[in-house]
Amino acid sequence: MSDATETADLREDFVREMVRKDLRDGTYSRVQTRFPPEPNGYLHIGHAKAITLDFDLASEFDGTCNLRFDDTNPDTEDTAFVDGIIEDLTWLGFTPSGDPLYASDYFEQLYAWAESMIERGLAYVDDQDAETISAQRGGYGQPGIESPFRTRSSDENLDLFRRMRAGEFGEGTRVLRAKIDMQHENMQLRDPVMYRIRHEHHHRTGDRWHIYPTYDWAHGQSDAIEGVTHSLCTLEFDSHRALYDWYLEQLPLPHERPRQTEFARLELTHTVTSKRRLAGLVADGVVDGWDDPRMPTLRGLRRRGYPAAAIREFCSYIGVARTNSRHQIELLESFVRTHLNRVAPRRMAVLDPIRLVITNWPEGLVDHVEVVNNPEDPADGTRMVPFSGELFIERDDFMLDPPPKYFRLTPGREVRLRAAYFVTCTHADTDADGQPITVFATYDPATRGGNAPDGRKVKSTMHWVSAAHAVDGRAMLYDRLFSAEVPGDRTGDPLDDLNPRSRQVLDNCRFEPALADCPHGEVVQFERLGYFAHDTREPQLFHRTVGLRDEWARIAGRT
RNA sequence: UGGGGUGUGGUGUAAUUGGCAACACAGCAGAUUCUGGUUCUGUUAUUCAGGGUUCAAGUCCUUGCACCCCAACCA
Repeated sequence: MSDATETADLREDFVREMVRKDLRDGTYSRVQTRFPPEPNGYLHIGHAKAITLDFDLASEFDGTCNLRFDDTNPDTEDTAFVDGIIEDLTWLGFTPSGDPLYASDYFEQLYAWAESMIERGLAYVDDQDAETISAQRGGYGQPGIESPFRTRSSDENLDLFRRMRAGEFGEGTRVLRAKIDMQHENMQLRDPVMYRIRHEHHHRTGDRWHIYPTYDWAHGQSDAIEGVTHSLCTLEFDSHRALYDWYLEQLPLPHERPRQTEFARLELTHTVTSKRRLAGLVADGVVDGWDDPRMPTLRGLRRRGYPAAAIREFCSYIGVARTNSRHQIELLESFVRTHLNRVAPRRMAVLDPIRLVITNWPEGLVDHVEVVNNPEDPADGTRMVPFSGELFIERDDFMLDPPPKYFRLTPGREVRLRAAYFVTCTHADTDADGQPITVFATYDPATRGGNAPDGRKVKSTMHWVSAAHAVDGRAMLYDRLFSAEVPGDRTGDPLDDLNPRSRQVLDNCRFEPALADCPHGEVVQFERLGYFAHDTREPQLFHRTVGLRDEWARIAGRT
């Protein structure tokens, strides 16, 4: 479509370059990727980057991408998360090749391979506890110590391992370890644990198993079983790659050996993207839930009104590299604005109302003015909006004593009420503190529709609603959940950087009548205010997705 | 402390692989506008540091520095 899209398609990141080379030199004859979430939480914006990479890469090379739940740890996993992840992935707009797959479906194969490792003297049962094993692993630059159980016979190992499976031993009493090299400079290769004992209920295999494979023992093999060629993961797994390869080299694989490639995870300013931290925010009641509009989860962003397409465009735009970096949340927001500007219908809503009385308006008259739905999309047509002598306007659209460059309503000044009439402010009633309560103005009947026949101009056009026809409702204005660009940068704890005003609730909003028919979940633009998403449940509750660029706020902020 | 990874405007990402450092966001200035929105135009600002090879270095060599990851029976 546009030049930008074409350049984006031509852009070569290091992953695509690698895949192209693999195909050219015959290392692989096809491309298969996978997205492998652990079902212990919901998907967030960081996952969206990985998802976009995995799925786009596959489709660009006519390959496939499957969804695999990495459910090797029964402690924290749950089917609710499985369903939620599928739902979020679907919403984002990606369809896995085939049904969802589960690492737990490979437990039997993994077990058989483990026995074969034992038989070949490549794995042993260690009776030591976690602390001891950790201490013996040594440190960076420090030698490791071999476990006294490292030299057990295959027969004894096999017997013990089978009894571990049968559930004869308590949690933490024994593990199965790979016998590699306790002096290896890469800590991951100092006899890593392959199996641990857990008498925990697993969300899919129930109580059948008492031992569970670790990530390292399960992941590469799962890739291999499924026929994955390019296994993409984030940078922190870099040092695991040697182990990934080592395990695969020891086993008879049904397909060509997959290869792991790491890329930098997505970090955003003012945002945390760690399932642990997000789960903490939910558990501590800092937010209302995983779908709180302030959450960077896919369901939070959806409820907030972020279009899936904008998230996808953002993810492919930022590309993939190996540099640890933190993108400004403003960039994401600009994608959201650009998208919404094209598609969001415009509506008039007064969030903080003040009464405007037109003193020369004919008693009891109700006019209906025609308003354009979206100036960016003429096909969206127009609508009729009722206008009368008693209106609501935005409180900060009027000032008794305005600063320089204030273009809005003030005594003596004429402004345009959008698509209706020019009005000139005469005066205002104030309370004991001098705060305006009601604003009075006169209108010019000749300006109906919003233009003066004599060609005179006004500096400002304002939105309004007719008091008698307005629909009451609420709006929630969101600001960053964390005020610091890097939450936790100062103290180590992101909670120290929580923004106490991340949500502002406005209970006294007045909406134009058309908003009564707004479908739940739909995003509209409240003219001059921003984009707002109609809540999925509560009628007439609108969440501010993102504000408009606001030059007046910048000007006012400087003084 | 050993190993691995990464350094390009304020931020992030590119640079035909040794050939004029560009794109977006943010900023600033102006124009247009029935949204202080949109759109348009202009503009500010960049190769971590030192040394070397070369007609030519962001790219190659070398020395240093900074940051990130790894010593879970998490993923």
